[in-house]
Order: sequence, then C-alpha cells, then structure tokens
Amino acid sequence: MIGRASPVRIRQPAWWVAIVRAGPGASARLHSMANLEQLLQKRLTPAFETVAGAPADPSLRRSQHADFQADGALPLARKLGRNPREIAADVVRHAHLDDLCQSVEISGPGFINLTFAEDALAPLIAEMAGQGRLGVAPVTQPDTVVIDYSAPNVAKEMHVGHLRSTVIGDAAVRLLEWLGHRVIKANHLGDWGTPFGMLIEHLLDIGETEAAHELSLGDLNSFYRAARAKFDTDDAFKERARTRVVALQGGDEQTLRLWRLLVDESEKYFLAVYDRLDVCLTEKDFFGESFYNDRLHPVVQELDRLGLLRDSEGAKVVFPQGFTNRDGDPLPIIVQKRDGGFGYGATDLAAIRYRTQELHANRLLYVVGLPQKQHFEMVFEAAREAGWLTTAARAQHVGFGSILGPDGKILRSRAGDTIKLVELIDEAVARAAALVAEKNPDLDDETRAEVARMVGIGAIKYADLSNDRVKDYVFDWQRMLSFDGNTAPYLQYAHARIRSIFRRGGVAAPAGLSAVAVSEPAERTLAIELLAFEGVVATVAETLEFHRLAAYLYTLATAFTAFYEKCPVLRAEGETRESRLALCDLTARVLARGLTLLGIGAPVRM
RNA sequence: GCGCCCGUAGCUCAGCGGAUAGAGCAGGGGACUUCUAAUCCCAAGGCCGCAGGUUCGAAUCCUGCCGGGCGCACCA
Repeated sequence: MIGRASPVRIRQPAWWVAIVRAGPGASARLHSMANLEQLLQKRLTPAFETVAGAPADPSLRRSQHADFQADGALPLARKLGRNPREIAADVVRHAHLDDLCQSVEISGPGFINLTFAEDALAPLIAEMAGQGRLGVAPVTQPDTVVIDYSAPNVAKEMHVGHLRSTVIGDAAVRLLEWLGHRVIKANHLGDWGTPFGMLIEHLLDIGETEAAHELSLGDLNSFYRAARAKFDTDDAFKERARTRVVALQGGDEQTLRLWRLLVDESEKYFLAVYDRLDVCLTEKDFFGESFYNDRLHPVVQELDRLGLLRDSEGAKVVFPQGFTNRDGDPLPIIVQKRDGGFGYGATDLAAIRYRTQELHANRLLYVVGLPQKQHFEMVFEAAREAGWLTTAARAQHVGFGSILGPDGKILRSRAGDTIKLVELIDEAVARAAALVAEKNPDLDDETRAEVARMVGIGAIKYADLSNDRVKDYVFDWQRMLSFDGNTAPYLQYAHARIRSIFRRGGVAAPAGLSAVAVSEPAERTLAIELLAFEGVVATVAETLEFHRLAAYLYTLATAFTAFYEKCPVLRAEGETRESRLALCDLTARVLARGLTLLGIGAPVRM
C-alpha cells in the first residue's frame, strides 16, 4: 500500500526525463486562424516543396529580426547545389504572402524574415477577441485519456511528496478537458497491502470511535506511527497483524469492514486537502490499488496463455524485452510473489489492461516521480507484448523531479520530517494574506481572504508548474510570493490591473469589432503574443510541459505592461480607445484562461 | 558493473540545430501632481562542466571524460 509517491522514493533526489512515446496520433485539431505560425506554415510549405522538389521543412520560428523567420533554405543548399540566398528568394517568389506580410526579406546566409502587415493582424485579433475560446478550437477527434496522479496512501499523511503529482496532474486534467478530450482521473490510492494488518489491529486496540476521531482530524501520521511502533516492538501484535492480513486478503467480512473504515476516513481527509488546494479530484476519482484486486488473476492467466509468464525463484514474472539487471540478466516484473501475493507490477499491468480494454482509453498518463521511470518503461513494454497497449494507444510517464529546500536537499521541516501538505497550504495562505493586507488595505475582509487563498495556493502551484518538470526545483517562499518576476502573484496582479481599467473607466469590453488597431509597436508586439496562445496550448497538450504555458503567460504579461506604459487606454479617444480596450480585455481573458488551465485563480481585484 | 537524469550570469531558471545565449532576483543608476510605482527604463554581469566529433552553422546532436544524483526482483 505504498502509494506512488511513497516517502521512500521521494527521499531520494533524481532527475529523470519522461519518455514521450510519440504515438500515432497527436490529436487532430482544427486549423485555427488565430495562429500566425500556422498561417505562415501553410503558405510556405508548398513553396518550399516546389523549390526543393520534395517536402521540406520551412523551419519557422519567432525571430529577433522580424516577427518570424524561416530558416529552411539553408539545409537545402547542399542538397540542391545552390546558393541558399537564391533558394530563399525562390521560395519567397513561390509563396503567397502578400496578404499577410508587409515585409519579406532575405538576410544573412539565407534567412527569410517575415513581418506581418497591420491589416492582417487587425482582423485576426478582432476574431480572437470575439470568441469565447480565444482562438483555441476543441479537438475534432477527442482522446480518451486516463490520468494517473496524486496517489496518497490510506492512513498516511499527504506531504510535499504528493504536491507535484497532484498539481501537475490537475493541470493536465484541466488542459485536456478544455481542449475537448474525454478525461478520466485516476487517483491511484495506496489502499491495499500488508501494512493494513497492523493498521486494522491498531484500530481495534484503540476502538473504532477513537480511530475515526483521530483520522478525521487529519492526524494520520500519529495513527500510522503508533501502529508501526507496536508492530516493531510487540511480537504478539506483529502476529495479530500477520493473521489480519490473511483475513483481509481472504475476504473476511469483519476485516473488510474495518479496512473500509480506514479507507473512508482517509478519503474524506484527502478530499478536504484537495478542496483546499483547489484541485479537481473528487470522491468519484479514487481508483485505489484494491480496485484491481479482481483483475489480478485474469492478468496472470492471460500472461500465461500468451506464453509471457515465467517462473523465477518461485515467483511468477514477465521479462519485458530490453531490460537487464546488474549481472546482465533479464530484469523481471514480479507479477505474483513467491507467497502468492501480488505486487505493484501486477496492479500496474491490470490497470493498463483495464484502462485500454474496458475504459477504451487511447492515452495513458502517469504523473509519477522520475525514479520510477524504468519501472514504467518495463510495464509499458510488457503491456505492449501482451497486446494491451497497441499502436492506437500510447502511454506516457509524465515524470518529475524533486522539491528541494534552500540547502539543495529534499525539502523537509527544520526537524527533518516530511512537511505535511496542509501545513504548506496554511503557510502559503497566511503569507499571502499578510502580503495582500499590506499592499491593499482597502479590501474588505472577505475579499482579502479569498484573494489571499488564490495568491497563496497559486504561488505554490505556479512555482511548481513554471519549472521544467523533469528538473528538481528549489522551494522558496520569498521568490514564489514576489510580485516581480515569473510568479503567480505577478500574473494575477497583471490580470487584476487590467480588470481595474474597466472598473475605473466604467466601461465594458467592446464587442463585435471587425478590426483592432495595432499600429503602435507595443500594440503589435502584444497582438503577436496574443496570437501565439493557440500554438502554446497545443504544444503543452502534447508534451505536458506546463512551464511553457507559464513562460508564455509571463511574456504576455510583460508585453501587456509595455503596451500599457506606452499606449493610453482610457485617455484615448474614439476607435483607438475601443481598440485598446479590446486588447486589454483579450489579454485579461488569455491570462485568466491560462491561469485557470494551470489550476490557479485569477482575482478581478487584489 | 549496466542503465538513466542533471550541470547555462553571484542566486533561481528559460532557451535544446540557426543570426550578437535570454528572463527574474540580488547588487549599481534613473523615472511617481500615476489609466493600481504591487510598475517601468538604463547600465553591468556568461571559456553555456571539460575535450573531441558531426554540420554551412552546436548551449542544443554524437562520443569520451569530470562533478552531482538516481535505478537495477518479490515495497510502490
């Protein structure tokens, strides 16, 4: 019953890169007009093909020298035996760009610098502003995605080790659901296994009422420790615990009732934590290890029938291809232990089989720490060999690094214990409340409390999501709660500040504009940034690299600030004012949407 | 031993085949009768761990080292 984020694992820092098994289907999506890169891609690809005589990548990217640059002419030089500048010129001749670009220049060794025309940007922004979905169309072919995340252990406290899985998994749920995929949240609760013998016996010792009381208070650690202490020191207790495990696995009704009590109380507690953390997990999302109990024997039988099952030192195992141990021998997944019990390998295989064959999922995400990378590689390989993971379905280990303290070691309390998640949340909200009170004393108590909650929780989540998830990151209150830099409070403030423009001006966002002026450089920069939203969302949906979305939002907020410095809004008049108000509103909506996708609230005032 | 990950400015991090390597923080210098200064501007700060290689072009790809960390059967 050691959950996926077991402290044993978390204690050990590691940086493991997630494998992204590129399956056959990045989800199909509609071409969006509100994506400048895609527009250029569509125009340049045929031109490159014509010039090269074969499909050739235009190699488009954002540029410091123009809005975009296409570098695809350079690699063609050798292939075609021509000067790359001439190739670039040829491509430009064949590409229809007049209606999009005000300038197309060839520079350096053969870069094509592309600058959009105001007349092209104006209606695109107007169109984006007119849509609720901000230029991001729902997918045409939704995936059925199972996201396996959070995974706390029954009768054990949720601690910082569960933070990343919960936060990253929650962001994945929000993003993929928003894009129109069918998302199934799978909270792989550690609710089964040998420790339940001692936990149930301890429960009996102190009485059900007292046990329920302790657990409902969230005092899970002391409950677990007390059980553990007796188990380690009291032989009679140890024997009772062993007997109890047998009864549990044998389906003894009284034992199952007590087990259920433990699970129920723990689930209530976890739900309270999720609520405080503002994550989407509900009581319907618990798919604990015990859920697969009935499906373990069938897994063994089917592996046997397929000829994949081997006997090794008395245990039933499978040897997925391509893995060896320290002696160079094949590395097994233990399916059934020598004593007849099942290990996590069996549960994980049963879960894959269930998810692909019964839930008909075609994308499986495992938001689990990087030390388990090899384990998942092996399980995925075994599942492929068994035919449970086919080319139509893909599994992705969404791995992540550790959270470090200021000393560069795994984050712990000063006493050296793991830090409870609730304590972390309390501190974040308390710090945020102090900050908000100091910055804006005019807010009423209720608003201030609500803002503090959004800022505090947002700071924790954003600190996590704005870092490349495969790397470790340093947990630092000062930095994550700063209103400067790439932080949640900065983005939230940028959003609130825009909303205050409308409040102060007593105006509503203009609707139904056919064009939004982007003649000022700061307007142009902001417009181009806004139109990049769709591309970023699509990329992140595939890679689950949420720090890219975070970086985008920060760049957008920066672009807005520059615009706001240079371009008066309420003091402007006529069409200019309308147009700028539209830019303000659109920026605020993209910021709010982006933050929402990350699971972070965007207060309208703060 | 085999395998995997990380090493970029003083600090925290982006960039991962394209032009002079970018932010934020800290430190230096400026800008407030404000559309929220909870802000912005300027300057300074880099043998992109080291050495080879591939390429028209390498922080980015390959190989080998160095440093830090992790995994390698009945715990998940």
